[in-house]
Amino acid sequence: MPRAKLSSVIRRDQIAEATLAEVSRHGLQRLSVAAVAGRVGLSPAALYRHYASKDAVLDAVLERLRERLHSNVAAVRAEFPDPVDALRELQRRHMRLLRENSAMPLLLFNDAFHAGHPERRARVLAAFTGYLGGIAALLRSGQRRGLVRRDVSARALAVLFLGLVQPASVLSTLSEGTFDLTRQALAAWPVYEQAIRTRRARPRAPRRGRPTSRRTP
Amino acid sequence: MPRAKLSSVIRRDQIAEATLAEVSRHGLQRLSVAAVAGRVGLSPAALYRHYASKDAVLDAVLERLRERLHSNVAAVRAEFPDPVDALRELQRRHMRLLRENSAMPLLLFNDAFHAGHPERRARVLAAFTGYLGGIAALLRSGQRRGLVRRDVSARALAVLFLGLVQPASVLSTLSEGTFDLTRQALAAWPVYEQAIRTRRARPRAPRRGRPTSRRTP
DNA sequence: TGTACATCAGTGAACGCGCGTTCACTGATGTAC
DNA sequence: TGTACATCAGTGAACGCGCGTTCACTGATGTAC
Repeated sequence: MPRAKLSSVIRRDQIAEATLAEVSRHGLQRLSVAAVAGRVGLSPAALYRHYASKDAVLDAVLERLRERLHSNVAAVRAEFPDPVDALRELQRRHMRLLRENSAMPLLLFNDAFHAGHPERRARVLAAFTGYLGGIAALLRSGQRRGLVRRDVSARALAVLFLGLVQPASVLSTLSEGTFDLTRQALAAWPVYEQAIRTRRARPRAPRRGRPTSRRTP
Repeated sequence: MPRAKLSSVIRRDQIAEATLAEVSRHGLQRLSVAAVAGRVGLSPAALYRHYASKDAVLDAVLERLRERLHSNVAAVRAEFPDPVDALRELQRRHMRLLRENSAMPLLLFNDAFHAGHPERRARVLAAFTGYLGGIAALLRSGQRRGLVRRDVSARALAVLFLGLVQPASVLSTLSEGTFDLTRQALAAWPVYEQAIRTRRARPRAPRRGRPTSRRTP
C-alpha cells in the first residue's frame, strides 16, 4: 500500500537530513539506503525517485555541511567587529555544529567518503580550505589592525585554530560522548587567544633570556 | 603450484605490514584480503593459515600503531631532560610517523574501523588516551619544574598539542600530499611553545588592560 | 463542476556484484626411529 | 644416513551474505477541457 505522497523537493530535503542523522548515529560504514528510507518512512526503492543513487545523496549531504561551515564564518564576521572576538564565537558555533552534526567528522575525514570519488574528494578539500580561508581572513584582518601577531602567517594560525577543536572532537567521537568537548574547548580558547594576540612589552624569547623588545611595529 | 613456504611467525609479520601499506595507499575502504595477500605473494586463502579473519589482521595492525605511538613518547622522555624540548621532538617524530604510516589516521579516525567492534573502539580510545597521557605527563613535569604554565590543566595542553599536527594531517591526507605538513608544523611549534611556557613579568590579560601581575608563583 | 488523462511518487520482489571465508586437496618440511 | 609419517603452509574453486539498484506495476494528484 502506497504511503503519503510528497513532492520530490520535500523528499530530497527529508532524505538528506535523514542521511545526516543516520551517519551521526551509526557512522558512514553502517549507512544503508534501507535505513535512510525507513527513517523518512519510505521503501528503499522510493528513494530512487528522488536521487539517482546513494552517492548522489551523499553529495547533497556534503553540500549541506559545506553551507553550514560557510554560514558560520559569515555570521561571526557580521556579528563581531573585532576579528578575535569573531573567532571565539566561531569556535563556539563550530562546537555546536559538531554536537548537532556528529556526522561531519565521520564523513569529511572518512576515506570511504572519498575513495574512488576524486571529484568528491576535491569538493571536501575545497570546503575545508574555504573554511580555513575564512578563518585566515579574520586573522589577517586582525593582523592589519595590529591585534594579531604578524610573525606567523595567518594561514598557519588558522590551521592552529582548527586544532583547537579537532582533536577534542575525535576524542569525543571515540569515547561516544564521555569526553567533554565543551570543557576542553573552553580551556583551550584563552591559550589560543593569548598565543595569537599581539604581545606588548614582553621578552621575545623568554627562555633564552634575550633582552626585551617590542614585537609589534 | 605452492609458492615458497615460510613460518607463520614471519607470515603474520609480513601480512600486518602489507596491510599497513595497503591502507596507507588506498585507505581502509578499499582494503581487500586479496590485495594484502597479493602484496605478500600469497593467495587470499593462504592468509587464513595465519590469521583467523580480516578483523584479526586489523587488530594486529592496531597493536603495531599503538606500540609506535608509545615508543615515541618513551624515546623523547629518555632523550630530553627538559620536557618542553621532549615535546618538540615528539612533534617531529609524530610527523615522521604520519609520513611513514599515513594509514594511521585512515584507521584510527575511521568509523569503519570501530563500527560494530566495541572492544576495538575501546582499544583505539585506550591507545589515544595513553598517548595523550604520556604528553600530559611531560607537561605536568614541566609544570612542577616551573617551566610550563599552571593556570591550564596539563590535560588540556596535551589535547592542544595533538591539535598542532592533527588538522594539518587531515589536510595533507585530503590534498594527497599537496599540503605541506612539515612546513605547517614548523610554523606552529613556536606558537605552541610560547603559549605553554611560563610567562614572566607580563600583563595577565593585555587586552583588558589589567595591572601587570606575575603568573607563576 | 465533472471527466479524462498525463504525471509522478509510491511498492515488493528479484537481480547482481563484490568480497570475505570455507573446503578438499597438495606437497614441502622437520623429526622420530 | 635413510625411511615413514605427522604437521603445516600452500592452492583454486565455490559458497554465501549484504546491500545497492532495477523492474513492472499501482494509484494518488494536478490540470486541460
